[in-house]
Amino acid sequence: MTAPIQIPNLIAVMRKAWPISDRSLAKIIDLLTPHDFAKRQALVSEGSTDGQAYFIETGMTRSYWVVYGEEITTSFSTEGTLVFSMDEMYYGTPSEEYVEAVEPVKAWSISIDELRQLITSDMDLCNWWCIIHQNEYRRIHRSHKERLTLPAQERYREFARQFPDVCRRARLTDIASYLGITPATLSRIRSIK
Amino acid sequence: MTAPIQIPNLIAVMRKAWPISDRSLAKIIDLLTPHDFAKRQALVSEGSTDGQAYFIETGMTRSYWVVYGEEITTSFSTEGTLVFSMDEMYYGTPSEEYVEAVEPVKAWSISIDELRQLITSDMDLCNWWCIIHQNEYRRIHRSHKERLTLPAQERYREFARQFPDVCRRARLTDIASYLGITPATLSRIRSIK
DNA sequence: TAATGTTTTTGTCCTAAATCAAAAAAATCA
DNA sequence: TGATTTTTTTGATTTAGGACAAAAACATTA
Repeated sequence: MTAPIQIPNLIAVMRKAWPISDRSLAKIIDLLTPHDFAKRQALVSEGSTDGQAYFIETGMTRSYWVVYGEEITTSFSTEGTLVFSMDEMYYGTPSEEYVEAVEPVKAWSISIDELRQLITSDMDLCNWWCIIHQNEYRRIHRSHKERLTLPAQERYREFARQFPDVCRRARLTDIASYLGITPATLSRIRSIK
Repeated sequence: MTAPIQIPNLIAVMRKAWPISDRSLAKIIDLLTPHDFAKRQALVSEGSTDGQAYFIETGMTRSYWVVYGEEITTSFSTEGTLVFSMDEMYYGTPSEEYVEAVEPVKAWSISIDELRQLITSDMDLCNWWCIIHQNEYRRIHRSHKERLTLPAQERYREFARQFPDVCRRARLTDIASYLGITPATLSRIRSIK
C-alpha cells in the first residue's frame, strides 16, 4: 500500500529551512519509502531498533516517554516535520522515546544510518540538519522557560497561541501531559470562559 | 590584558566532539581573542549585540533569563564549553538570555558572524556544530523530563549526581532557579540528611 | 443503534512547595 | 579586622494543582 508521493510538498518544507541544491536534495529523495499509519499505530515503539526517520506528509504524531507507567508527551509533529528517535540517531541505542500516530498518517521513511551518512558528508544537508536542530532546540528551550515561569493556565494559553492547530487536533489528555498538568486540571482550565 | 593561550586544551575538547582536521581547526583558532572576566562580570548582557561567542578555558559562567525581575538560570558552563547567545547566533536579534561569570573566567572570544560563516562552509566544523547541539539538546530534553516527573528533592539529587562539580561550585540561589524551585525550598532539601 | 470502551468533566479533599519574614552565616571590602 | 552586603537558613502560613472517584459525553465497532 503506497501513498501517492507528493515530493514537491516535502521539498518546499525542507528548503524553507535551508536552500538545499537539487543535487543534495536528490540524495535524500532517492532513499524515501512511503508509509501509511493508522490512528494509534506506532511509528517508533518500545524496543524498536529498525532505525527509521519519518517525514510526515499528512496527519499528526506525538512523541512520548513512559515514566512509571505514565505517558508524557514531549512533542507533536505535523505536516512537513521530520520525526526520529534521538537515541537511535545520536547514540545508536534503542529509543526511550516512542512515537505514535494521533491521526491517520502518511509519511516517508528513510533509514537513520543512511540519513546520518548523508548529513555528515553533504554540506547542504549538514546545514539543513543544523537548522532543524536549532528550531527544535528553541521550541524546547521556550517551553522550558514557560514551565518555570507560568502557572498552568497561562502555559495552556501560550500553547494554544503558539500551536493553535495542534491544540485543536490533539486530545486533552496528551496536551495535559505535554504541559505537565493533569487532565482534570486542564479540563477545568478550559471550562473557565 | 591577555591570558596565556593554552590552545591544546581547547583543541582536545573540540576534537572530543568531532574529529576536526588540523586545517579546519586552524580556521577557528586564528580568529580567537583572549579575555578575562571577573566574578559577576557579564559576558553577554542586556542589549549587548557585539555578537561574540566564548570558549571557556577556566572558571564557570551561568546563562539566565530575567522574567518579571526574576533571574532564571538556564545553564552553567565550565571549562571547555562554548557559550553564545542563541538569539544572536540564529536569529540575529539582541539576546534575551544573558551570561555572567560565576567565578573568574578566562575565555577566548570569536565573532558570531565569523563563526557562523565557518560553520556553514566547512564540513568538519558543521559536523562539530551539530554535535554540540545534539548534546545541548539532550541536556535540556532530559532536564525537561525531570521537571515533569520528579519532585523537587529528586530533581536536586539528579542534578547533584549529573553535575557534581557544578553543584559544588554554584550558588544555592542559582541552582534553585535552574531547578525551578525557591532558594528556601532548596535549602530545606539540602538540610535533610 | 445498541453496546462497549475511551475521554472529558466535575466534585471533594489533600499535599508539596510557594510566600512572606526575619535571623544567622558567609563573603566582600575599606 | 571590623563593617557592610549578600547569601543561606529557619519558621509560620497559604495556595495551586494533585489524587482519587464517579458521572457525563463522546467514539468505535458489531
